Amino acid sequence: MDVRTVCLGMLTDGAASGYDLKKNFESTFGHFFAAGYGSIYPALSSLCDQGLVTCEHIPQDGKPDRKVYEITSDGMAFLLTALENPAPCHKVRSEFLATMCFAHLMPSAQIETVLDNRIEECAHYMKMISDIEASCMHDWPPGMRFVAGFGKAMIDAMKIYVEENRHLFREETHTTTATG
Amino acid sequence: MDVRTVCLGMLTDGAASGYDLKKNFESTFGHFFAAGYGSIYPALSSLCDQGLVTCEHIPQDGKPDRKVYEITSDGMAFLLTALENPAPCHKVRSEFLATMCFAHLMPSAQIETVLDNRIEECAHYMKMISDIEASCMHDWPPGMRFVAGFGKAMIDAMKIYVEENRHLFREETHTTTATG
DNA sequence: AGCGCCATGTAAGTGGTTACATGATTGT
DNA sequence: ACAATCATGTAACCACTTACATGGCGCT
Repeated sequence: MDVRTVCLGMLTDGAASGYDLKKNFESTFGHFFAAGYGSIYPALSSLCDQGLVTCEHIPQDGKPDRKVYEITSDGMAFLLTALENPAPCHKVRSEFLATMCFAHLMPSAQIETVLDNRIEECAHYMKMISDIEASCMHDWPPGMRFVAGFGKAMIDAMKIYVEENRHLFREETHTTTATG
Repeated sequence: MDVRTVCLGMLTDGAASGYDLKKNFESTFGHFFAAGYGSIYPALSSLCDQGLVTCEHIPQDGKPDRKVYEITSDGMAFLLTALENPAPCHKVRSEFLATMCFAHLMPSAQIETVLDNRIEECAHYMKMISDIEASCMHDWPPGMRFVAGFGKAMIDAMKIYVEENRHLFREETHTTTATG
């Protein structure tokens, strides 16, 4: 599933412009599926070329035409097929964990900073999801509620793990070396 | 931080071939930093060109020369600089969550399958990390232990969340609609 | 006077994936 | 016999990122 398919999915919730979808990507989808204008606009053009969406040009003064996209029945069929993947992936790419693997090469102040910043980012995402949840929860389908809760659960687990295990990087003194 | 830097980091643990590093990527680093031969071999060549690693050609019969790479002091300096990033990212790209966002468009049997497969993959990763942990824990620096524990904590949180919230996709009957 | 929001897009670059190409040895 | 392990690499491709290009409106 690529940005195109996710855009298509978002359009099932109603017609929208690329700009609108970007806000969606920043808020609701931000923590698990990032996308910038550089992928959204070309995605919408390509969907339009293939007849999976239609595009209405709404003139505005002083601004470029607002282009409002709407999903077609072909688009809906395409989306439904894409959703048939029985084992969609969930990938993590973590420079944070890669860095921590080599923590023994770093000064401890540096390690502490990295850990502090990670906790801070957890707080940031947590607030983000809670805000969105508070404002949209009522009109969300169960899937969206599941996804928001998922995000919160994972961020919470991350924060707690980091807080409870950062001590591993301090006293390397008198560990009983225990293997198990 | 890219594959090159991670390869360089792995070489601080001792000289190794591209093939050796791949096994490392599959096991220990697999759940948060994937890489295939197509990125590892070019990465090692480029590191060699820049003098960040040296390469020893060890002839073998019936097989291509085994090329064993070793980190240089320049390489070490480069790595240390790369590790100075105070806020290394931790990115998630989840087709799973994207799919769940549109669950209301899917037949419920399909949703169940996706959820079952996710739980299965959790079990797979959990086993993988536990196995590696069991065999290497003793000679691991604290960072590696932190990372393995992190992986387990996250996978556990994921599995529990999915199990405890999949009911959201069943009875849509008589929810009291409560917002908060 | 300056920032942020609205609103669109392109072009070049990056970084990684997938498929291909080769081939002996060892285990079942 | 057949599969897996060992062992290397390239070339084409893909998807996304970053930087650039444009510009009025409304708020402070």
